[in-house]
Amino acid sequence: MHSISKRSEDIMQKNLVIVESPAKAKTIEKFLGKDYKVMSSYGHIRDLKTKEFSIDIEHNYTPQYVIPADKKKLVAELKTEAKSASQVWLASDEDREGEAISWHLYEVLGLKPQNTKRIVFHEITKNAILHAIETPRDINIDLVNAQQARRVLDRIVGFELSPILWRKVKPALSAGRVQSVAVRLIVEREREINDFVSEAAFRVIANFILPDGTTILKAELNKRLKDREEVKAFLESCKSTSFSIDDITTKPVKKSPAPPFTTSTLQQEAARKLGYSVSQTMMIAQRLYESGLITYMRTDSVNLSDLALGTTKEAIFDTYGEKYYKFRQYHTKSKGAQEAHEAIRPTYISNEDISGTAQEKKLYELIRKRTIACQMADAELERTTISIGIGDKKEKFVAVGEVIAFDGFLQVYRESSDDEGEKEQENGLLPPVSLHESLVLKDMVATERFTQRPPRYTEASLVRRLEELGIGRPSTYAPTIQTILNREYVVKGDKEGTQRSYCVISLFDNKIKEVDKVETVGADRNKLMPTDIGTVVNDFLMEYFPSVLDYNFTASVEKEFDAVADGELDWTKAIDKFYKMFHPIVESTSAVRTEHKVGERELGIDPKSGKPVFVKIGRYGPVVQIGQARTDDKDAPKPQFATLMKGQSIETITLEEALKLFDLPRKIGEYEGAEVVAAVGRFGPFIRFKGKFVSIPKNLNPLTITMDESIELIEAKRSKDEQRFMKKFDEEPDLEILNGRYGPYIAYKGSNYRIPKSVEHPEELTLEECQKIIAEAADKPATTKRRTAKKKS
DNA sequence: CAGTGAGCGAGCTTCCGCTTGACTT
Repeated sequence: MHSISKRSEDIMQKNLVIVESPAKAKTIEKFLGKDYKVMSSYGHIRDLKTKEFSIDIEHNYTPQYVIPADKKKLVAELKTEAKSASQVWLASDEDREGEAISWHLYEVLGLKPQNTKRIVFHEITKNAILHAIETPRDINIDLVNAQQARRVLDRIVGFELSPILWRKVKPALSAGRVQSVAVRLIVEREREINDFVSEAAFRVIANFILPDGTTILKAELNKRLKDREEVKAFLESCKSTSFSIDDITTKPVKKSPAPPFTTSTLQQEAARKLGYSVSQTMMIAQRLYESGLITYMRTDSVNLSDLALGTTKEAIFDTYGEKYYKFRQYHTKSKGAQEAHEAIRPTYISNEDISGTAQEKKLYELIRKRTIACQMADAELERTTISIGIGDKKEKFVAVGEVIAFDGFLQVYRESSDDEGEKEQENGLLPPVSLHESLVLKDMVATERFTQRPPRYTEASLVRRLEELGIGRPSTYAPTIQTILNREYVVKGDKEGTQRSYCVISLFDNKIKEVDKVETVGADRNKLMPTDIGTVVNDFLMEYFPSVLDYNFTASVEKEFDAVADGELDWTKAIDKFYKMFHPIVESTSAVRTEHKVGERELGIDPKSGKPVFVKIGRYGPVVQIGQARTDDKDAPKPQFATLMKGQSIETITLEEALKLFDLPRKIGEYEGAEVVAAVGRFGPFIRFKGKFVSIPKNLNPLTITMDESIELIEAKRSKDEQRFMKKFDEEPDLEILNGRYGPYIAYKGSNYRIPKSVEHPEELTLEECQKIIAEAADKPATTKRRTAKKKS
């Protein structure tokens, strides 16, 4: 009996379904039952070679596809399963990438038209999948070709531009349709900030006493005053004038909830509300997805499935009542109709609490609240504006108050905004007043305020901008940021503010007082700022390849690809048109023999040697150079170099600052009979003493550090090093127990071994116990050695 | 890991979008 059912299973299992993601495969397999085996392709299974151009320009841009090494095993497995299946269902996503994945599978697995079907579904429910199986179609080669065009164009741009940068700027740099625009945004924003001139004006706020003698009404003048004279004249005139309520208006205001999350809005809100980086958010979301708690996290769709709409409605009815519910359908704005997925939402909205890390819980809660709120009623507010007349002057004081009449979705979720700086005034409830009532002035304060410079980008606000421009995809936002950071085009960091004085003029007790105060402005935390390399590369690309750096470049090639996808245009023709424009510029740019390097700037003449001083991007970053290298005189001395320090820029450094750098390495003095020298190296400023290196912290400068400060650093490093050694064995000098960044470990012959958590007192381990740990670790592949070796190569 | 760098030389670096591991000195 058992063997019969087993055999019937083998025979019945004749359907192979291939999807993109393994988590999806698991879910679908449950719906389809035993007749279907569901496997995952893990994204693309074939691509252009990674190290070669792989496009045959001469033969109509034929791409040369290969199966990457890490996909060989998977492809072999898929092939075996496909062979034994009588029907193969290609169920990758319904967008161009998904269609291309199906096509590659078809080609690579050697599938036959008669037993291959292409299906798509928009939500992972049993009904949707069964419906998909009933309505299969063929692979849409037009969509595939649109993807190939996109792939080939990106390869051409990336692999033709990058080598130019290696020659003209610095090795191992890169350029591309997406990353280069991301850098451009950041470089241009920094220039706007540098060029920004703030304008000052006085904001006047008054406190009035109502006729009851106690209640205070705070109001702001409806106009800003331009200078001290005007303020003083105004305050003076207020000494002997009357104030009365001129007008009271109340009007209803409605607020609507934000649409459900897409990748980019989730990244923005998680950054604002939870402080997560873009990649952190994606990693946490990935875990939630794999645990079956949320829908797919890489999406640009705001669509919700009928099932989700229904269960969300139920949840709102149950928890908040019917009047808090409002049916809303959101539509994805971006054309391209690549709605392969849903918005990001909980798989089961009734699931309020989840198990997981604190981070996972917080992100889940955020997603759940946003999903619920998006199906809730508008909030209804009442905005009251009280206008206060000043004698017979034209100006008025205005007080604005807001009262929530019905909270609606606000009960659950309120979207944050990026606006920093002056906090939005909390418009609370205003005291009751009546028209024409006269008021007594308590005090009046005019504060000098300045217009704000544009804000630097955060990771999340950069993603938002890229999405607005239609550049990049949900799956690439986080990696793109990583790339421009890795290339050192931009850094994520803090900027100290500058001190600015401002003036406060007040009227109190019929006396006018003027006070000057100081505030810190322009300080920034965790913002994206361009480096010299980023700026130089951007300026170079903007000069020679403005079309590729154009904010509309992606949008305009995307239009061509749309025509390909609609079957109206041959994809190779679209590429040919681009290539014939682009490649000649590549050729001519490569041929240009620039006398000096890109971005080089002459600062002046070195008074000591009489030689010219330059700043430029060297092989390892920004440097100052004294003297020309290329001279006819073979015996001429070589130029001298010095690395720029952190915070210095080749755009702004002065001749004096540049020459100062040649004071390094600098002998500070002697300590314990040995020289103490300060210098700057690959890893920043350091002190050298007795052959050892001690890093100089940020608050000190190698040019100015004193002997006392140096000794302090040396001693601090000494005691830290001593703590590092926990135990040594006389009989085995190669073996040491050390205390490292990640806790205690055993160092033995160049390799490190983790001490099991079960060991409570590592310093009490015996030599035998240590050797046992090493022997056990040796059974597993030695990771440490391999890692360091890899890094070096 | 640490004062690199103007050039005979060998070979390397690089794109964007799909998707998860296997790493955790």
